Amino acid sequence: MTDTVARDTAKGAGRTPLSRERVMRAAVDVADAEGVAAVSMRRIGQELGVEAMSLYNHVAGKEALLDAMVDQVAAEIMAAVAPLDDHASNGARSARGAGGAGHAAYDWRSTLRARALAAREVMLRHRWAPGVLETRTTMSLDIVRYYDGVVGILRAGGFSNDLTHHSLHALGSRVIGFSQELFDPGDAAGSDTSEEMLAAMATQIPHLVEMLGEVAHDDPGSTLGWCDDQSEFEFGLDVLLDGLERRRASTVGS
Amino acid sequence: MTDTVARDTAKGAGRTPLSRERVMRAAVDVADAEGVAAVSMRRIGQELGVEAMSLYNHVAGKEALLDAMVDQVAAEIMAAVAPLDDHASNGARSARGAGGAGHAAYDWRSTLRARALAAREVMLRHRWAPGVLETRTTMSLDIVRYYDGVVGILRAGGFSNDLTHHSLHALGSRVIGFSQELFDPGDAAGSDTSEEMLAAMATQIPHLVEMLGEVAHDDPGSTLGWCDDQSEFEFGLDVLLDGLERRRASTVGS
DNA sequence: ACCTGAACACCGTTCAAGT
DNA sequence: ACCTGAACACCGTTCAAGT
Repeated sequence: MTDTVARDTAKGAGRTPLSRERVMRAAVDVADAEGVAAVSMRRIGQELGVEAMSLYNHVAGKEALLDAMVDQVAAEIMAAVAPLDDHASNGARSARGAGGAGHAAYDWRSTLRARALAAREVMLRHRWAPGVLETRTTMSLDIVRYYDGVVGILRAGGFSNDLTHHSLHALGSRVIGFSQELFDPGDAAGSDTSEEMLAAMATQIPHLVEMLGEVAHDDPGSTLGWCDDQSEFEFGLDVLLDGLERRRASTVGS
Repeated sequence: MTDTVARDTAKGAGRTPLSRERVMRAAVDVADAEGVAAVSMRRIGQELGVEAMSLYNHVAGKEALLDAMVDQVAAEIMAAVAPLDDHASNGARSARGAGGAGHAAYDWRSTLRARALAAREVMLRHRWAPGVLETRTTMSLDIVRYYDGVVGILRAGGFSNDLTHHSLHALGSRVIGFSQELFDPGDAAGSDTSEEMLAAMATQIPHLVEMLGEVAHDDPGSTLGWCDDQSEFEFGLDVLLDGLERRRASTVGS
């Protein structure tokens, strides 16, 4: 499909010029469609009708390209959360300015929850992003700004800086829309949830088998891969938010 | 140091024979010392005084080798937690056998907490393990058995199977000793936490700068990289355990 | 200023050949 | 049965050469 553009090689007549922007966008598209493993310099070059070596005129190398891809996702997240709480950061200042102990009738939980869910929607469009994010040695400015907003929300909600700090660690990646799905019980059971298979595993993993059996029984329509990632994400987020609210409430005035 | 062993090439006289066990152990050692990136078939072969292709007689390929490495870590975790709660899984059965609604005076929180911290100690010896774990398509049996034990502890503590299921998702990787450290505020600030630098960043990330400033001020000895990973891990774990206990308590008898 | 071709030093893996 | 050497199809990256 890029043939018509790539036909004219060096003249630059009808050809869209290469740019950092175009390189990054092609890489994101490939990663979205086929995973990060498919992102190689040669492949991205091919996608743009150009030799791999040409990319080096616009990005310093593979690592810089991955950095740019993360920046793109971070920008999308910032754009998604911007309309949700543009008053929150100001709220933090006025609440503290009012005299220290005051925690306004500001619904930090709902604000933070909405922010996390909005970020999650962006992450779901770029499932490679969490994995790549972890490998970055230097953090995207927009990611830092995202967390700055989280701090602003917590502070506006009456959290001390110390409790805010602990809260960032406790929430971890959940506050930016994903959690490491190390364990999906569906995978544990394999795709075979037949009675015989469950019985065979019962000696090795009796508690899991019983749990799976009961949950599957209560919701028969979803015996296979029945974990609703979205609602499980929300459950975990709410458990954390509840626990943090209790700690915040027990520190007011101290 | 392997020279003396590797000198005799084909006779097998004084030479330790290659085995799946030795291959795996060499790979784990290299990963512990230099990271997973250093684990290549050629490198592991070299480590064992053998050509890379010889490894294929004992492991199916690179992916199978990574599987074996994860299995090793999982086995270490199982060994570490085995002495902590060998009565717990039985406890689950008797509590349920007693008549359904009964939740014994069984300290599930302390049991689960100790389990997570013991697993964490193993993970800290193999910092590459979490990352590799995520890339596995099929889960190690010992990992599944670990989670089976977690289910046993929760059931013994009075959790319904449904709440147990949600709890697994909520705890995520924390219950097996690590949490995705996406965000370390120390990294955000960079290694330069000088007054001038903080001032320059204050416009971009005002809330973070203020938080960092205050936390650093309260604990001046640790201005740089002052996040205590261990206690932050424990804080997050406790927030979750508290929230889950509240939910468990509110469902007894229902 | 931007793009290219050839080359270098790496990968994982296959396969026929050795012993 | 186990190990090897050469080869294949990939990587990221450098560099001199083209226009």
